[in-house]
Amino acid sequence: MASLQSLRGMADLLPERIALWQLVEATAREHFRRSAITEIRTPLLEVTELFARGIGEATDVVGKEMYTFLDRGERSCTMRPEGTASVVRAAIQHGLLSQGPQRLWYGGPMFRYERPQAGRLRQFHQIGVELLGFADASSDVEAISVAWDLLAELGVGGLELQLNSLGSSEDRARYREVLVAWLEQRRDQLDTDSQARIASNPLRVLDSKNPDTQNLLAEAPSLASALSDGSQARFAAVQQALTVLGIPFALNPRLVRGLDYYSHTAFEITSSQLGAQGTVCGGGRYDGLVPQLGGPATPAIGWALGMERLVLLLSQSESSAVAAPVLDLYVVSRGEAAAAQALALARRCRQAGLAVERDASGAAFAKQFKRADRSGACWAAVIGEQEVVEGVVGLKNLRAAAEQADQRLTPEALLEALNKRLLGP
RNA sequence: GCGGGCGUCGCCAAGCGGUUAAGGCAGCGGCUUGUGGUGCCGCCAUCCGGGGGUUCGAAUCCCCUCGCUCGCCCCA
Repeated sequence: MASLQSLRGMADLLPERIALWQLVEATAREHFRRSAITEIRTPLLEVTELFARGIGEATDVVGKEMYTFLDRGERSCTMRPEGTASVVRAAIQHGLLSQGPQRLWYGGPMFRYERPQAGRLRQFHQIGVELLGFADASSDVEAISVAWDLLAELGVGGLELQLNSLGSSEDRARYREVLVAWLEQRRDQLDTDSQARIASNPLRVLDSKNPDTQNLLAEAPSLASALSDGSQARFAAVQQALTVLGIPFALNPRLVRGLDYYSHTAFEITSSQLGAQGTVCGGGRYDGLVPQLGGPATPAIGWALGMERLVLLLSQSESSAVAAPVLDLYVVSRGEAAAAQALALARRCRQAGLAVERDASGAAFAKQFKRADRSGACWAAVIGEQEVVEGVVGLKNLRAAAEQADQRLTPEALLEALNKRLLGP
């Protein structure tokens, strides 16, 4: 096979699918504007250590899924596998955190070397929000609300908000000891993955998919029972506020983030219509991350949603019919002199704000009109040899229900006529 | 990293050991020497993801490989 192909898991986004993406992006942008959340853009490439420290060596993402390489200066670089670490790094690096709380959003491609699957690619796209410097339970709810409402605004149905609390870092440390001790006593009854996690990431054992392990775990001490009074009160406040806002949720004790800097609220928004990868949006509180990356103690909460999965859901629902781009004018011409005038006319109309396509084929008029019709344009401008001689342009309504006499106008008059009809009130 | 399914024209899709590799859509040209949406005519894979093998003979059988896809793991 001589032809070149894109890399595995790296998808092209073709013109016919772009409208939906742009709709999502535009909706998100406007939604964030109204929510007083501003955009931040960070590099796709970072030093590897950022993710090793920011996500955790024990995670699959860092351990076996990163695109990491040495650059020409022998530095270990990594294509970002997620957005949070970079945003926090940028906030620390530029002193944003000393200027007060930050309400930030980002979007763009992320890279993870995984086996592609439904709703999963190696280069995939996320939109995420990070609220840095917000400690109160109400900010957890605001973050969730921004995500939930964005999805609702986009018309995604059938979503479920799953919620859990991981407690404070002290709660977690205490629980971790209890859990590890309990697991150690039953080590031989666990699946091999879970055995390995006792040391590396014990909380993740709770999330094991192995049915036998899950049966065993039914007896295990629960994280909820290990929460301090303060943590429980905080979790109750989150639930209360969600209820007040009318955002439905389901408690999911198995929703776990294994790393130490996660705390309190963890949530996911899932859909059953996505196949195996059901999570559209995931997030939680990460009060420990900023200090972990060398910044000042800063409470924070954030989330990320997967664009591919979102678009998948959107294209499944019929309500999301996206209008094709509208062309105002299609310019048809025949002959060299006419082509030159067509070019000038197209430019002039574009400068005036019209969307104009010019047929450059020089083919028979019949062909050009066929294309004009298929282009979806409302009007066709015709320039042939006679028009060149007379200094006029033919104007034809392509969408007229009844037959309508074609007009012959000067370019100025044509522009005026179109302006009146297309851009007028 | 591990399993299952699949790979014939840009898209859809016949074919199931011997065909000049159907057909539809899209595209291109024409019918109409300057006027569209319908119709009609013509063109559009010496080749069946790639490589090797079996056979007188393969797109059709076997092996390897690449890719796509679904699932596991993990995650958005």
